Amino acid sequence: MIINENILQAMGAEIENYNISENIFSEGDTPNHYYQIVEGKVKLNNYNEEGKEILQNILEKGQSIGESLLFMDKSYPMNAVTTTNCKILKLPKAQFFKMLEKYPETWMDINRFISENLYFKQIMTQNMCSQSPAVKLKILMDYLKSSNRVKEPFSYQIPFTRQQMANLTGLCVETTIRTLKVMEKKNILKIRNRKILY
DNA sequence: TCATTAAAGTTAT
DNA sequence: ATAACTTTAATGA
Repeated sequence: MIINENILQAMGAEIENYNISENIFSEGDTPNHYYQIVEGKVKLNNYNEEGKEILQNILEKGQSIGESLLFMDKSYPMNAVTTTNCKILKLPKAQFFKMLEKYPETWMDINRFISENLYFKQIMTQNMCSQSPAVKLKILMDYLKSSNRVKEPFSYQIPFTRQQMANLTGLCVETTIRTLKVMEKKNILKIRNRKILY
């Protein structure tokens, strides 16, 4: 987890329950809280002019949501939507900054997580500029696997649906499916009852 | 080559 | 049962 939950609660954070598909915040909202997921998953997204979903990231238990905006005077550039039922710790912005002063280790925690996200963004930006679907999917999978301790080939199960992988890489689902099958033939990955092993 | 559209099969709720 | 996801195929840029 990013920040110790006891510290958050000591600073006045409250647990809020969300149902699946609820908006935690929307594009254009003003950031007023620090959010940390206790239970469940949350996606960050946008919609392009055709209404196609652009997935920015998928966050899970222990991770924070939109924390970098608290350090800026800007509104949220994306939506945060639950993809499961969630319990989320919510700490008012002013309390968040008091916490950073009072508990220096939380500064490092936040820095680590923001850096991690920046790294992911850099990988994905490089990805956008790559033309080949196979390369795009490989770069995404390499990143996902790199944050996992298991390193053996075909031992890591991609935790995303094909739809989600498509929306993260800007490909359409059909291309994603076709490309994954070609990659399986080339022995880059394995598919076991629809699960992708990399 | 890949996106789009359509249609149908499969899985999860 | 219904919605979400997966797959295949045809067509067009």
